[in-house]
Amino acid sequence: MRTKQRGPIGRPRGFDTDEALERAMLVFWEHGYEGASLANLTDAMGISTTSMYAAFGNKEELFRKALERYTEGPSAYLVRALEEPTALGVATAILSGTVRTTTRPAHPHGCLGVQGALTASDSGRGARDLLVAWRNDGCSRVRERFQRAVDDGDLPPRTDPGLLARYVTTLAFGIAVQAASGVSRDELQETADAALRNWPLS
Amino acid sequence: MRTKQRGPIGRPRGFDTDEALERAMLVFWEHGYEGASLANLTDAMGISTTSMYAAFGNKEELFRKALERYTEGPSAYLVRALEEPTALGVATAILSGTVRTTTRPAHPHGCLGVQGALTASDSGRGARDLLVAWRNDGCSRVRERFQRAVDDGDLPPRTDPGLLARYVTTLAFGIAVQAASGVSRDELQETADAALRNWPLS
DNA sequence: CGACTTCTGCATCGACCGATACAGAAATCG
DNA sequence: CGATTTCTGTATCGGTCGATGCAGAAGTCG
Repeated sequence: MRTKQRGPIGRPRGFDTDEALERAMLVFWEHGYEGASLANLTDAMGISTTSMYAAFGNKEELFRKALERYTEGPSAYLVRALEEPTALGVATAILSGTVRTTTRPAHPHGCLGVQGALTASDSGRGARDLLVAWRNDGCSRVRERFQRAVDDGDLPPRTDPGLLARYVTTLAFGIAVQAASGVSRDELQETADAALRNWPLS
Repeated sequence: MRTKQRGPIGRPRGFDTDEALERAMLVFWEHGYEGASLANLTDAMGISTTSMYAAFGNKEELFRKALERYTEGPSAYLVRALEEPTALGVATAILSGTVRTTTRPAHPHGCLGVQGALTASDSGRGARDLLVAWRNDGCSRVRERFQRAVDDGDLPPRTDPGLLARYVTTLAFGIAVQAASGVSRDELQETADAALRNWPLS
């Protein structure tokens, strides 16, 4: 058993990978995949293009890792919301989490998963498809959670979990667009509250 | 009074401006403002860059005119919806119009006003701000229509027209994002139907 | 130490970006 | 007709795009 901590051979990295990725995520969040140039990104990350390519591969890989970080950071409210005891609690937590994350002061407004690459040129198709999968995966998780609520008797037996999940995620994506348009946090939270007032959709 | 039709002096245009603009709109719709290159656009329009600049000014002006055409074409369901006799009819028509327009076969999926430029680099800020204003203007028109419904007694006197308008447009924008993610027309229409089942929001 | 491995800074690559200069073609004018 | 005006095709502009080559710096090895 080696007790002595040995670093890897060779010159060590002169920057913190996590912090650089965080900065890159913020740039992608604000400007989108194609709107964020390598110069923008490396400037914010505080490193050169060479170091970026050595550490992250290329722009698309950097985006992929930035999206993972976004999922586990600003968008972590989703997994927490899915653990709420009731379906209504889940829906409420998803929408309020969306509102808070998409309107946080000193952060870009909107959602990286929505505005990161809703459309793209040919060269950005990879990023666009990645976000399509990200959004659809989120909807699927919510649907599975609601299915469980139906099975557990938390939701009426005739409830369509897919429809409910589509409703909640549609609201969440719409809230993200509104936030990107500058709509205030309070107004969006009121909208989210009103949207769940007749849960589970009569 | 001149009865004889006289064309303008100089060589006449060798292409149809309206048709070229229609083609440009479709390219912007599919790829977004920054994702659509001049080469993409002029190829689809069937003209050279010189002719495009002579006829439309520059890329941003072309986008502005393409958005106007989109508003009066694919997005014309909004003004028609606002003329429905009841507030519920307005909301229903807006959402079903959004579903149909954002999932039309042989057209780009999604909404140009949403995915045209949700984010942008510095050079695309003009287009992004234009779309922000376009979306907020749409929401304002719906709010004014709902305010009229309150004044006319069509909606209960305590109804908040702004909240209702925000709810409907949030759903519409969310539907546009879902459509861009490949969600089917039928599923989105079911979502829209369910969203209005407890109108006007209890 | 010197050998080896890895990271960094600088310069630069070919491709594409939006936008133009210029000359000639195609129309209307007197 | 010739003069004038406008549009079109080609060729190209400087700038930026994402991505690399290369030499040297900065570490760990024996």
